[in-house]
Amino acid sequence: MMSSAQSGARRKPPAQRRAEITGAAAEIALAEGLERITLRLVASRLDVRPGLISHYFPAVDDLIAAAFAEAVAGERARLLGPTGSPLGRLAHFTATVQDADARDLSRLWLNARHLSRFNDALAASLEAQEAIDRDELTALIAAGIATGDFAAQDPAAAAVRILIAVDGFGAYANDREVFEEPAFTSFVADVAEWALGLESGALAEASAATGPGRSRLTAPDHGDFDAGIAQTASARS
Amino acid sequence: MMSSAQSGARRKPPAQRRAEITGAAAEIALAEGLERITLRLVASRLDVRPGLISHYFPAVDDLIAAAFAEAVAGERARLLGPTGSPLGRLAHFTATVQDADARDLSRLWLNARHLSRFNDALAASLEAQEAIDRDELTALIAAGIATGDFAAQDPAAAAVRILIAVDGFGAYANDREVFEEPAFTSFVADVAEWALGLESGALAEASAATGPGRSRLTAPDHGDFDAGIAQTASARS
DNA sequence: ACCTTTATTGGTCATGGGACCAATAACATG
DNA sequence: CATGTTATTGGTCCCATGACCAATAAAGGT
Repeated sequence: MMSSAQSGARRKPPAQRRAEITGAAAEIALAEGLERITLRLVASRLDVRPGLISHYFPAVDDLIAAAFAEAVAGERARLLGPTGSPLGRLAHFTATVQDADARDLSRLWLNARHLSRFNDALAASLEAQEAIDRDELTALIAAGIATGDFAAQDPAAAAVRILIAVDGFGAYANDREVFEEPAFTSFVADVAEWALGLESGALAEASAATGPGRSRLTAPDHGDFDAGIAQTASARS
Repeated sequence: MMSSAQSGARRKPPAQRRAEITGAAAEIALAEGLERITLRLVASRLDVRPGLISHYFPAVDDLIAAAFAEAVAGERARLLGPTGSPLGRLAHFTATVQDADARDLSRLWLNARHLSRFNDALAASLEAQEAIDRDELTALIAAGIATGDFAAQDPAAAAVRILIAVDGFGAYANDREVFEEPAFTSFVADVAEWALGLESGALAEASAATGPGRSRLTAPDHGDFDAGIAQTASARS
C-alpha cells in the first residue's frame, strides 16, 4: 500500500529521453569505456532512476551497441567531414587519426572490437560502422583517383588497407609508454601513401597546410607550396 | 570449532602449483578470454578450492597478466620458432598469422590490449611481450638483410610496421562475417613485402613451399621453384 | 472531462565475483 | 621425533550489476 513515482517525475517525449540516454551512454563509452555503461551510472548522469533506463533498453547490450554507434558516428564527422581536395581530406584524416586527441576514439574502437566477442548486438553495430567508414573512404579515394591526386587502381582495396592500418595503429592506444619511433608515429600516413601510390611524405606535407589545431603549433614554417590545397574550412556548402 | 582442509589435500611443490595455475589460466585466456579468468573457474579446472588461487595470486589482476604472458609466449614458438632462411621464416610467420587457426591468438591480443586500460599489471606484461616480438622480428629481418633476402635499410622500423599490420589484421578477429577481400586477407604479407622491399607475391610463394598444414591442402600444385627455400622443418638444431 | 496509455519511480531478487580469514594437515628441517 | 612453516580448505562478507515488478502520475486522444 505504498507510493511510487511520486515526486519529481519530469515526463519527457520518448524520443528525446531515448536520445538523452544514448547520448549519456556514448559519452561514458568514449571517456571511460563501454563496460562502464551501467544502468545505474547512466541513470545518475541523467538524474533519473535506473529502472527508466531498463524501460528504454530492456537489455543493456542493446544500449551499449547504440552508444557505440552514436559515439563513432559523432567522431566520424571530425575525421571525414571536412571538405577540400581529396588529397587534403585524406591528409586531414591520417593526421587526425594519429593525433593524441584521437586516443579516446581509438580506445573505443579497440574496446568495441573486443567486446563484440561477447555482445552480438555490439558486433552488428560495429560491423555496420565499419561498412560506413569503408564506403566513405572508398568514395573519397575514388574521387581522388578521378582528380589525379591518387594513382591507385582499386579504391576499395586501398580503403581497406588504410582502415586496417588505422586499427593497427589504434591497437596501441592503451599502451603506457608511448612509442616515438617514426615507423609507428606515421604508420597510417605511410600505409596510405603506399596504398595510393603517393610519394613518400606527400600526406605529411598536405596535412601541414591543412593541419589539426595542435600540430600547427609545432610546425608553423612554410608559406609557398600549400596554396594549392589549403582551402579546407572555407569551402563548406 | 570446526574442520578445514581435512580430506583430499594433495600438497604440491609451490612452483609446480603455480605453474598449474598459470597454465590453466592461460588456457582459459586463449579459449574464452581474459575476463573469464576467475578464481572459481581456475580452481575448478584444477579441482582445487578458490582460496588456493588467491593464496598464489592475492590479486587477480596479476594472475591475468601472468596468464597472458604464458599464453603468448607459448604461441610465439609456433610463429617465430621454425628455422630456415629468413625469407622462409618470415613467410611462415605472415602465413600463420593470417591463418584462421590464429584467431584465438589474435583475439587474445585484442583482449589484452583493451583490458590493459584497466589492469596495470596486464599493461606491463603486454608491453614486455610486445618488446620481445619486436626484438625477435628485428633480428630475423636483420639476418635477412645480411643474406640479401630483404632490401630494407632499417630492420627495426620494418619490424614495427609488420607488427602493427599484424595488430590491424587481428583487430577483426571477432567479426562475425568474414572478409574475403584480398586486400584484407593478405594484408600482413603485403605490408611485409612493402616494408622489406620485396616483390609483390614473394612471401606468398615462399609460404606455399613451407606452408602451415591447412593451406597446403588448398594449393597442392607446384613443384619447381620452391626448391630453393623448402628446407624448413629439416634444419633443426 | 474521461479514459487509456505509458513514462517514471522505488524496491526486490538473484548472480557472480574478489578479498579475507581461521583452521588444519602435509611437509621440511633440525 | 619434535617443531615450525605453509599449502590447502571451507566459509563469510561485501559489492556491483542486470532483470523484473507493481504502483503512480503525467500526457494525449476522443
